[in-house]
Amino acid sequence: MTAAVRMTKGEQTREAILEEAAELASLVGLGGLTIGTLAAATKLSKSGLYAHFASKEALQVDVLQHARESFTDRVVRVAIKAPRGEPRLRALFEGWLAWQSGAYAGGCLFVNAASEFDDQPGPVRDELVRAERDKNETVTVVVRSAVTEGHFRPDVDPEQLAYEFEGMLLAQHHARRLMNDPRADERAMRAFERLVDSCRVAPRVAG
Amino acid sequence: MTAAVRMTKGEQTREAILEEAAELASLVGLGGLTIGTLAAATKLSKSGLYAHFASKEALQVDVLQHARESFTDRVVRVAIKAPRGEPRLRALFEGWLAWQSGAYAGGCLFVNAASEFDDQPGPVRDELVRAERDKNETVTVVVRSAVTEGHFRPDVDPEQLAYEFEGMLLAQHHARRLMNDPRADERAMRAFERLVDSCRVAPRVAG
DNA sequence: CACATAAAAGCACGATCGTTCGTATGCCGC
DNA sequence: GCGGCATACGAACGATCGTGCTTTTATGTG
Repeated sequence: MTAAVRMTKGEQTREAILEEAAELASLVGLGGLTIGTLAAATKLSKSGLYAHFASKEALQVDVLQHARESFTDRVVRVAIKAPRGEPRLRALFEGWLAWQSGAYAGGCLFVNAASEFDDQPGPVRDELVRAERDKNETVTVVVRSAVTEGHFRPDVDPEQLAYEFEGMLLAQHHARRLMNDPRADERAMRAFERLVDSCRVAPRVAG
Repeated sequence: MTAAVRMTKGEQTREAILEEAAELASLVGLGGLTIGTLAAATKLSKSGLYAHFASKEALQVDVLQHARESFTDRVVRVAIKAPRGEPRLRALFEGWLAWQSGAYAGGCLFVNAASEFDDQPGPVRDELVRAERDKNETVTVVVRSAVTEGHFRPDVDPEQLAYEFEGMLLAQHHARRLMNDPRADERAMRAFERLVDSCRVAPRVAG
């Protein structure tokens, strides 16, 4: 709902291009994205499409930013409505899982792009790192609030938890997309429950 | 040490090509691999190199098989020397971490290829699925033996554990390669210890 | 050493890549 | 409705893509 009500024609098509580009990139990767196929998918001429961007690299960065806004709108802004602490962390996890499965046909754009560009320095990689750092920061903050709310033990390491949180998301993406595991979501939820359980106050015998 | 002692010249160069191709593919992805750059890297002509393979797709499959053998030699065959059960699982995890960090300059080839080809049906994807299923099977078997050895509780779900095992490896790869997190390995080990700990016999108060 | 065969190179092909430029078409305020 | 400007198109560029040929160069055996 952050979309401007009034949009010039160019902005409209630009937005449509980015949406289609994100969809396509989720399938063939950000690097596998080509102007030609994207032009065909949007029913534009190569040059007509290209005029909206400074270069292919700039297009790739714009696609990432577009997807990032979409993620913030559809996952973070929704999860934040849940009560602080553990419920919010759970909402974030579930929303995230749903987004990875449903937002784009080819799975999470960031997961795909991450392994593609982790060895290719440049603005694309930089934007990717920025986005990931931002997402990681969000998780860390929510975990921290779960500690201050008294849901989690005070000795819980928020950054370590955010790390494992990311791992569970990656595992679900992997199991679902490559292995076609129908129980990927169920497995992810069980992993999440186990993780949360081990963070709750006094769940174990004192050492 | 499974390498044949006697190798014809063609087999030697073929092997050298595959080794270089794996290295290159870990950097730019299996899809980003091109005959031209690979020929330059191996100091061969495009056609001279190409003669060793039926097609680019066949080359990609061969690269995956080559990397898979390397993985089996350097990780599985080493871990299997550790005592059955938990020690072997630990050896597998540590060896796997080391392999992901050190085997190829661009990180684990399979991780990179997985997200690239999970939406592109064909022999490459098939080989990838085969390799992943094989690795997953290995972990499952080791976990199961940890149960029968009495290290883990009998109600531990080996497949669920293998799933989370994979997640921790993916998280380490992500943290190390994209985020340049110097504590990636430490984090991975902590996650592993927590996971193993939650599987040991009677670690918790009875419900 | 000569000869058969294996291995690598040279060259060329059609296609597609990212990118540029000049031109035509659409939209919108006057 | 006309003029001006934003938007899209067509054609073309040099480069590189994967992939075939034919020819040259190494290799190893008798």
